[in-house]
Amino acid sequence: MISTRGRYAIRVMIDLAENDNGSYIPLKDIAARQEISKKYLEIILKDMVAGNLVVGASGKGGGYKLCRKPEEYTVGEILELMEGTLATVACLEGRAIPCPRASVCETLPLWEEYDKLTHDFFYSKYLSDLVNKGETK
Amino acid sequence: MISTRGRYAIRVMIDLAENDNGSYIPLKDIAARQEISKKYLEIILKDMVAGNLVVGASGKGGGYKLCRKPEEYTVGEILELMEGTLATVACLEGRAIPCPRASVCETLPLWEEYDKLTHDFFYSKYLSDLVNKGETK
DNA sequence: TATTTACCTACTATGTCAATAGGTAAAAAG
DNA sequence: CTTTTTACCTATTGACATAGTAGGTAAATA
Repeated sequence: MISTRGRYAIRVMIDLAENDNGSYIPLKDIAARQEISKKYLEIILKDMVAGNLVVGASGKGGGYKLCRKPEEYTVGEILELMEGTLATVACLEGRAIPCPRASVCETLPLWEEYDKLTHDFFYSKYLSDLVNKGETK
Repeated sequence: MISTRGRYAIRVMIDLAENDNGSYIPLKDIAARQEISKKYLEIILKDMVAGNLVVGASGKGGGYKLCRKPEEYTVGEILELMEGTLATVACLEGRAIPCPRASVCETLPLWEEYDKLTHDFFYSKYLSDLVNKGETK
């Protein structure tokens, strides 16, 4: 199940794309528009800066902005960064200790197929596909 | 992320299908073959009985058996029963309080699309598709 | 120098996951 | 009718993740 970290991150990215005017957008404004706790978004944006999804600037006139064009972000990379993994089962989370039953597991092919479906789905969606999609009521 | 409850349940179902000889199969045997804690599987099997996936019989000669043919179970219904929901985001988990932002949410269509993909995938897979798929090494 | 902003560390309440522990009831075999 | 085998039941636990909150520091502009 995709958590708030991933979901909020995508909403922030859309918000930054739609309100882009060349300068930085303060977190306060994003939090107000998105109706999300500013303090919580702070943590999320910190990780987004660290993951090179956005750039932040301190001080008056500071805030955040995208560092690429919306069509240059895939939803998959945003989710993968924020959720830590896009894997749908623990067996497929690239880990140090692989499952010893993998070679005899009759369910593994099922999870691999679903995992590929998930990966392909999110990596074929771009941030630009999501902007101005709401408000149609 | 699909938890052990759902994954183990499917493995149990496959095990019951492959070792079906008309009589009941004791949990002890399933646990041994699947290398899963018997005590933990007990909880899972209890829920599977309650959800009418299998039937249980107490006493000597007792155990569990399928109550339908393998081609009459979808993976989706097994997972949905065991995981509680197949929803991929909290927003789509059929709840009492719907999200007040749903009508303006620009990410909702994305989650709906992924949710449908997931639902269709798992409901198009049958238990019979999974039996005797391992051991190919 | 004051204000605005990001950035940083720490804490916390709640819940879920994956079990474990120890018992009771039921059914068949002896 | 007693023993054995099995499912079934209630309760508890440790570890971890989620979704935040609280309060401070550093940076940049006016």
